[in-house]
Amino acid sequence: MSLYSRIMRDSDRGLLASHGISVREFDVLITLFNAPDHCLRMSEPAQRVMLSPSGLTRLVERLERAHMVERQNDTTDGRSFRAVLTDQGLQRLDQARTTHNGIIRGHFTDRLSEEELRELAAIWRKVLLDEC
Amino acid sequence: MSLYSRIMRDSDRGLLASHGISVREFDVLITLFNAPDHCLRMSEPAQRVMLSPSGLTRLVERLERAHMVERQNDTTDGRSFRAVLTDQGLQRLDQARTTHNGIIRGHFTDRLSEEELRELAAIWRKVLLDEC
DNA sequence: TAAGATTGATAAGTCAATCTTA
DNA sequence: TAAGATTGACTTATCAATCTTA
Repeated sequence: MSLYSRIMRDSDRGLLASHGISVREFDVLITLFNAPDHCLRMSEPAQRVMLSPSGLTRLVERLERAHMVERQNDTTDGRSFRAVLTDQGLQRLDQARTTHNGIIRGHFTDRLSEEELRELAAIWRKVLLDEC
Repeated sequence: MSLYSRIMRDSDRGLLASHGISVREFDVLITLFNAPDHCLRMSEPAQRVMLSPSGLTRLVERLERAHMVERQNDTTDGRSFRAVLTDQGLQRLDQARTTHNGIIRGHFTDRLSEEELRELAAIWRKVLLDEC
């Protein structure tokens, strides 16, 4: 708990200081980036990011005000919306990724051997995939 | 980030549902439990728990209202207070630990081999200790 | 009626400013 | 003056209730 709290806090502070993006906003942007067409239904990233539906609504509102995301109607379901990463959002994300990669490198990559990194990756994958 | 978020969310919900304690409150209680005499200066657990000074003040206020912690004057420094785990706090913590252990077991212990658990422990220890 | 998403009320955290003692 | 701790203003999350469409 200490280790992960520290990494999340450092990521949050680093991203806020350099790019004005919280680590949760970063996580949603990354999730959009990895989605087909950089686009997801509102309810989908909530699962991955561990945010309640209302929490996601408000986070996307902020990203929309900051012109990083747009909300579009879902043509196949009138109840639903899609969040789409804008060009500006993509640029901000690219910059933020550099900062975030540096922080992760400082905590893990620089401190562990290649062997340990492989072990850690395998363990994370196993725990994560088992649960999905 | 996904894995960590999920474990913290599950711990938080599990502890709140069964014991009315958030995972951060649990973390502070554990920190007090591990301290000599179950007692720490206000500023000390903030470091470990990744909480701002004001955040810790408010969290300890809640624990005090719930009779799990008491605030005592520090005899050696008039500016400072000590948070002490009460008997009731110790009991609640003991119960909560059972719940928390179950959650951690569900995520890690049950899913990984003994070999993997040893590797993970070694990696965590290495990353944590390097940073202190 | 149920599902996707949002809104209002509330909880809990942060930063900046403040109070008290060293 | 600095350090330990707290308070006020604000941000961001949650839950429960609500609105709209399936």
